[in-house]
Amino acid sequence: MNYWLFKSEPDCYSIAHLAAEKQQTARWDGIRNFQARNLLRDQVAKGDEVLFYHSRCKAIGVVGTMRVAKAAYPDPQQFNPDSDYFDPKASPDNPRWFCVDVTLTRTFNHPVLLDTIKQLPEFDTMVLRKQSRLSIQPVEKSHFFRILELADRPPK
DNA sequence: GCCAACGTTGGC
DNA sequence: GCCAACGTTGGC
Repeated sequence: MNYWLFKSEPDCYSIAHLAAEKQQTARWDGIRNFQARNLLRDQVAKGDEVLFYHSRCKAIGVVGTMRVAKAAYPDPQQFNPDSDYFDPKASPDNPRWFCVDVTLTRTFNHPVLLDTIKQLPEFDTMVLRKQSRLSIQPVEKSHFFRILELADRPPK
């Protein structure tokens, strides 16, 4: 069982969008970065736990949790010429991009803000702190549970 | 909306 | 295979 952090711009797709989906389950697609793609395709497994992170917005931070409902399969949008995520170099025989399905497991009452994560030394080694642009990133188990703790008992 | 940091592309 | 030019991301 592995732990991850998935990023999304809430203007594009927020945790509220996921909450509104049937069965609170949706396809996490549109990943077009090779490093993120490789993690998604090769390491993200069904049952893994995921932090939902809002980037490029007012309250940047972790806003809830999800569980991987289905492991990687080719992202259908790469084959759709009308999609923003269309990739002319991809074909069904030779897909370039992958997606997974996720189910919402929790929406935090108190999001754990990037601000907080930056202040606490135990998070110094988080990928988020070093390689903030990676949109699919591994999270240490201890960090995952520390985030949950902070969501329940926010620092005054 | 700006801009620094990072990623990708393509000519050589 | 290098690297300049270009494109994208994301915190501010």
